[in-house]
Amino acid sequence: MPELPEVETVVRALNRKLTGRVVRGVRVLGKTRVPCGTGLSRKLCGLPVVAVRRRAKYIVIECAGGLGLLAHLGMTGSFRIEPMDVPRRRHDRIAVRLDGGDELRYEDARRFGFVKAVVIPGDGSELAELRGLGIEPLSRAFGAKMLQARVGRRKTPVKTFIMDQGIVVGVGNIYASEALFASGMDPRRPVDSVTPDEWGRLAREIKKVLRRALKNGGSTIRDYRGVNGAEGAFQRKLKVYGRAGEACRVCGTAVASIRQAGRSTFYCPTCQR
DNA sequence: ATATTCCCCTGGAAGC
DNA sequence: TGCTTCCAGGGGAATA
Repeated sequence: MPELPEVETVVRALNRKLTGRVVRGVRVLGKTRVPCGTGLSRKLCGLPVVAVRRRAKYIVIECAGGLGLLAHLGMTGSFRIEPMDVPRRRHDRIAVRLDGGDELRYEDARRFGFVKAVVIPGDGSELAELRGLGIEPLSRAFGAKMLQARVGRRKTPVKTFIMDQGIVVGVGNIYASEALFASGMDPRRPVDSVTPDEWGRLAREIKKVLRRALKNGGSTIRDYRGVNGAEGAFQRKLKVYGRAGEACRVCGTAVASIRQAGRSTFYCPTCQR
């Protein structure tokens, strides 16, 4: 899916465009993996959006009164805000009518994502749906110490480990490969062989690549779109992801592609050890 | 407990 | 051209 930089880009745009707007109705247009919850979504009528925020790769649209919408973009999800008279698209799944005649439209061809009405706990605690998620990689607390502490008895390859949303959130297939390349670390390395120094470098490079991608509006490889169709620009700066067989930008060795836990991993066999 | 595989679904690209 | 096969950035459940 869209990973942290892409989701954060969407969240910032939604926060800018939706805060203060009043929800006039939620319409379910097509089936989604997670049901929208029509009973609860009806209660959103008349409530203004207070803020839009991100946790991991989830989007929380908070309305007044402790209600809101929880969304995940899955692989192909995207949002548009359009006047009602602009025709909807084939794969629009949810439409949120807004004051002023606009509609927030959630489009998702592959239906791996969802938009769901939720109750937001008043005591500041996490949504039930978001419990068990790992640490935010751009937070101060993310670093070598906590990564190493989470290794336990695991021997899993380091690439799989940093994509585990229970350990650290927001790192998906693209940025896992990119961060490992920047760290000079072989993605197949078992986590119990990684030294404290190496964890430190990896944590720094994860932060760095996510920040740079965010600054560039994320990566549009295939399906990702920002709000109202904007494309990211970071795909042009990727060092290894999607470059199998092409020359490493540092040493010229052909970029290798392997499969780990059912997903493709890209790395430079010379630069990464 | 840990690690991999499968599966949800659709569309686009590549292969024949 | 047209049909088939493969592949895709997520995540959760099922399986060894």
